[in-house]
Parts: sequence; structure tokens; C-alpha cells
Amino acid sequence: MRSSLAHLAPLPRAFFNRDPRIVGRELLGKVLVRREGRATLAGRIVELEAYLGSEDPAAHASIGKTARNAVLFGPSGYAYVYFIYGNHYCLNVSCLPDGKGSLLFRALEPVAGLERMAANRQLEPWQERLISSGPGRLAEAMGITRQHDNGKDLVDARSDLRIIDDGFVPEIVVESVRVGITKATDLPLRYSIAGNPFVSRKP
DNA sequence: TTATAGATTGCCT
DNA sequence: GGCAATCTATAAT
Repeated sequence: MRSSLAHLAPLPRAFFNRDPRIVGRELLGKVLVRREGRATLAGRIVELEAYLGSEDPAAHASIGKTARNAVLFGPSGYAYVYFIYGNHYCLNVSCLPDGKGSLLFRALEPVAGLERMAANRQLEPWQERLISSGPGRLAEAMGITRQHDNGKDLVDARSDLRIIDDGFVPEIVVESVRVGITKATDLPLRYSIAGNPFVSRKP
């Protein structure tokens, strides 16, 4: 399992260079892979949220380019990591350039390195549901920080953080409203795999 | 220089 | 279900 994951090709950059509402649906079922020394941590993407550009007041990019959100104004397929509520990191991938769209990773289903992921969260391996169900939780499980990972190329096969396609295709994709925001709360921009127990909140 | 809101989580009642 | 923790980017003074 470990070596097969390591050799699967990343998605092409063009995959990300599209409307995040399309990319979000198609990214469900793909696998986020983290290399931690000799260990490999991996989780299947089961929940994402799309953030648009200047027309989406909930999007960090809507205020224009700043030091914090600069990655969103660069090319597609790069990691935008921000720190929130004094406690948590959240991972996004840039889609359209010039801040026109990105996706927030909200939940993963662990598929490799589960014990290591649990340890990163100070949990026991049997507490599977708590390991990576939620944007702050999955970042902690994968050891993602702004210092180490902001601006990282998720398309680069040599990167220690990347997204690969193992051929899994979800049966049913569900659209629902985004979580935890106070603006543009009625847009159906959250995508999740129907019935998957690792989705952070029921749609 | 100071103030404030925030794409969350975990613990409390 | 309610709310404190904790800190930083950005806005306001």
C-alpha cells in the first residue's frame, strides 16, 4: 500500500486550473499524501469547500492580494495554509489564478499511516473519526503548518505534500452550504461524499 | 499603536 | 447546545 501510493502520479496542473466548483466535485475521492521522513501519511478527500474570488465575500481572496493570501493570486495547484482562531491551520489548494478561486480541505478518510496521524493528534488509533474530520484536525494529523507548507506545489511528485489519483470514484456527491462562515452563508459550495462517516458535519 | 473578527475545536453544562 | 481558548492579519485610530 505504502509503495503503491508513493508511485502514483499526481494530477496534472490543468486539473486545478478550472472553476473551483468543478474541481471540488472532481477532487472528492482523490488522496492527499504526506511524506514524513520515511513514513507516508495519506487520506482520501471526502469533504471540500469552494471559495470564489471578489464576488464571494467569504473568500479570503475577496479583499485583494495581501501577504497572507498571496498564494491564491499565483498559479493553480499550490497550497494556501492559514492560521485561524489562534489554534488551527487550514489547507487550501489554489485553482484559478489571480485569486479567482480555491478549495478548502475539510475532511479526510485515513488510508495510510493511520497510527502516525493519530499520534500527531494525540489520539489512539481506534479514535478514527476524530483524526481528520474537520479542517483543523486534518491539518494537525498531516503535520501541516503555514511555516512549512504554505506555497508548496501539490502537483510536484517530489513534494512531501501532494494529491494523487488512485482511481477511486465516489458514487454520490452531495452539495450543501459552507460551514463556519458569516458571509454568503447560503451558497451551496460544500461538496462531500454521500454517507461517508468521515465528513465533518452532515449536509 | 490599538482593536477586532475569524473558512475551529474541545470541554462544559 | 454554549462558550472559552489563543493569536494573527487586517482595519481603524
